[in-house]
Amino acid sequence: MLETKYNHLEVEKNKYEMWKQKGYFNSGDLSKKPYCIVIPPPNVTGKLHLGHAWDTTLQDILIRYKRMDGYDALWLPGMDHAGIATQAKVDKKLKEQGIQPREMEREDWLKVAWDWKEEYALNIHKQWEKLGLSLDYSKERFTLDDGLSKAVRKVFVDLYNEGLIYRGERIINWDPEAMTALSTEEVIYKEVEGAFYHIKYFIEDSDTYLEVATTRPETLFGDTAVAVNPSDSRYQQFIGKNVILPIVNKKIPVIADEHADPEFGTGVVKITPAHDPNDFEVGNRHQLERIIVMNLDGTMNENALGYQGLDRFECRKKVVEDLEKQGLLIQIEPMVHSVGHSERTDVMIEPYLSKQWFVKMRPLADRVLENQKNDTTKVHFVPERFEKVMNHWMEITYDWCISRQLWWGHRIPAWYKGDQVYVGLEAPKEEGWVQDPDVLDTWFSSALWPFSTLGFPDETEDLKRYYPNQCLVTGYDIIPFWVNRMTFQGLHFTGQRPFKDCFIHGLIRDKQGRKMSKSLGNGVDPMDVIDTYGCDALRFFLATSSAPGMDLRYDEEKVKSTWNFINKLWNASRFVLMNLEDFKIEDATYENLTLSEKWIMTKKNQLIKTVRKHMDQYEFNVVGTEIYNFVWNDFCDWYIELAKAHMNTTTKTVLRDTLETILKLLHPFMPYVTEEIYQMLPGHEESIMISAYPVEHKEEIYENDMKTLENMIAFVTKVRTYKLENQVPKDAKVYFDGDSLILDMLKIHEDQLIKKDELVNNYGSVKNDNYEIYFVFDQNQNIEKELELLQKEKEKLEANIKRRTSLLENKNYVSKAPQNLVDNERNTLEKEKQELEIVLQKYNELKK
RNA sequence: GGGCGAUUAGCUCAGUUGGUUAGAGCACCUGCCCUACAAGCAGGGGGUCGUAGGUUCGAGUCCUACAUCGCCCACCA
Repeated sequence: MLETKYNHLEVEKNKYEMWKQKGYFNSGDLSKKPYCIVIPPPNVTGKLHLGHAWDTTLQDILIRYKRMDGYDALWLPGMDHAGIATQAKVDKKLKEQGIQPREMEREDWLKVAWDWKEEYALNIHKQWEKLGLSLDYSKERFTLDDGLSKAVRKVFVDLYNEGLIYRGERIINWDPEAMTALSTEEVIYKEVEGAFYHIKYFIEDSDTYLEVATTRPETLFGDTAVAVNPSDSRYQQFIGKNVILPIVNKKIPVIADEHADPEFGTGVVKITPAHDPNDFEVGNRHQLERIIVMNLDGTMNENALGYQGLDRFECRKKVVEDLEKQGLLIQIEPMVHSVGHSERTDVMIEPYLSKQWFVKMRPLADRVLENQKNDTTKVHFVPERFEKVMNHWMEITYDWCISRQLWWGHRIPAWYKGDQVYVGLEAPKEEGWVQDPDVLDTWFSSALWPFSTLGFPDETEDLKRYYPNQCLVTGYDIIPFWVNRMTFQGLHFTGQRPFKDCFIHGLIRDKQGRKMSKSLGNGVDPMDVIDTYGCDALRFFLATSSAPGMDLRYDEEKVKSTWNFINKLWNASRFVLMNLEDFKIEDATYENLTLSEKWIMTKKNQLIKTVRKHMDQYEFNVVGTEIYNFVWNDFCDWYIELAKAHMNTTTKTVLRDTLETILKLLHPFMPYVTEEIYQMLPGHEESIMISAYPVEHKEEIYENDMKTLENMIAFVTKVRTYKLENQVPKDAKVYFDGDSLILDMLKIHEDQLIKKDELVNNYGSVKNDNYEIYFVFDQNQNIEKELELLQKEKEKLEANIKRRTSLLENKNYVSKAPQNLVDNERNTLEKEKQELEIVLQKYNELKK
């Protein structure tokens, strides 16, 4: 016997181990159609947050659904080495132990990092387990394992040989804290309160000067020209002359270049080719020298003369002070401008001239754009609008800087010997070759995830069977970093889209709508939620509380109300199981189905149909609402109540069937409680996890009977309202000659019933177009109130009749609207007229 | 500057291709411990769907403009 209250702690105990041991999570039944999702690999740096819980729940729902529905479902788990993030954390830990990480031998450092990885991988496994995720652990991968490393090298070498990877000196985004190059995607622009420093650059041998406005005076040591627009009449006479670079006191030319915008600032730009991407281009056009003025850690180098060794921001202050002293500073104009920050370390990015490896994006991106034009080859985004996000990125993307000055990652398969470069899968045999010390951007390996995890570059059975993946589930914030790159790499290396569908969800926010973050301290640990409300409640809440692609506010009250729903299900099950104690599955019979049984069976089959439809469209919020309403309103509020008055073997069969269907439909959302109850159901199979997903049975649909019962329900509700409003005593005598089912619904006992001729005075009645019921009670004190209520109802009906009449008099409406709609309106109008008759009649009676 | 999303009940959100009187949870009001469930049951109140136009027999839904909030991308010497 079930406890009276749902206890998630008891219910969720031990089931995961059982499922796992029985091998239910494993894929590979070749007799079935394949369905594959690869998990977005979490970083090995930390623990999973609510966003992960949401993301993985959605995937588990899909996988469990498809598995039950007869597919060979593979959900492939794995983790990401997360280059910068992990290295930063490992370094931090070492520093706390008083060890300078960069002074270690690379090999020794890597050992520490691998230990870290093992520890955190263990944590993540525990969390996956606690979330109830049906991952096929036999296929688990890690981005740095041998197979994936092989895939990475193969891809690098092939792209290099095709001319799509090259090494070059460019302005890249440098993170002085992590001391590595970054890609443009890893730079976050933030509004910063800075200033425009107006500086005098004197013309050589003259006492006139050009007023240069810059936000970055500390870079003036790298200035190799000053540019004005060729069309700018103010400065025509200075083009070709030299100016004296302040502090440095050397001559640099005044050049004419379109880059200088006459409308912006003073129209005079200092050109620092080694520290600004635009200036770099200007420098190329004018063959200017490139002078790097900073060290890799953001301090000034020897080119900054006396400022060498100062931090870049210190140097700025000092330079400004000195300019002021020398009378070269005209003004400091405060301004807000956006400045790039490192996504990881949050420090200001330094545009920096550096030799790095790049992926040539244009040809790869063009192929994606072409591919997206064809419905059978494209990635289908859900919701569709996110396709535009990817396509736009493909249109404007430029070359991807993939080398990182880190230790944690895939070492670049390039070797150098003097000026020679060798790129290959293995190191060259000869002596004297030195491998590039850098590693690849983490996303370079993530981009291969949908196929590298399945065995690529080898033509494995798994790759043939599970690629392209059916679906990828991730947040919209990851589209540029990951989805886009998987798409072009997948297309380039396999000739196919990496996944058929890409189901996008939003971000988790706190109750005030703020993004959850460590700095705000508003993060919620999913494991705490699970402890308090259970995994099932959390999962159902996450999956059903927002529309696809929308953000989700975490609201503990909603999780609580989900718990209540599960408790409701629990108690409904308790009722069913109590009544099934003497029931064996062999007894199941559908003989003499009552109206209510036909009704619930019809409702159930309609539910199956809509649930399947919305599951297939990833509309889990709709699925949730549908099941919730069916369970609570149809099954619990009506069918179970009706079953109480009429419990026979047929009823028990229907109760069992209906509960079984509910459990199965809910299983993908709440795996634990559904398994718990399922195991107690007569005729249950080995596990609900591997039982068949419900199928609609058209022969169980009884349209007319359903309508009849719904009519009764409407009548019963009307009667209940009447009784409450008119304070009809519970034991009032009743005259009714309609269906006894209605008396059951109203919980009216036989001994309350009287004959029609026993109705004398002081009785009230409720009537609709099908039924009328009479209550004998002293209603004198209520006459005023009743009259008032009748008056209200009368007004309401009259308004409706008026509206509907004029609608039906509208010839345009009658001729253009669909026929069934018009018929419906006519029928309703008729009904309303009858209702009004009844109301008027009663009103007049009472008035006497 | 370009793009996207949001604006619906006190709060948090649904609302599929336009189609009866716009829904849910929580909160609120009334009455109930009825042997599945008081974390429950039976009823009920509450919204001119951001604003202004337009298309249509019919608009929360489609079109145009605007407002407010949020996000993405680009630029910012």
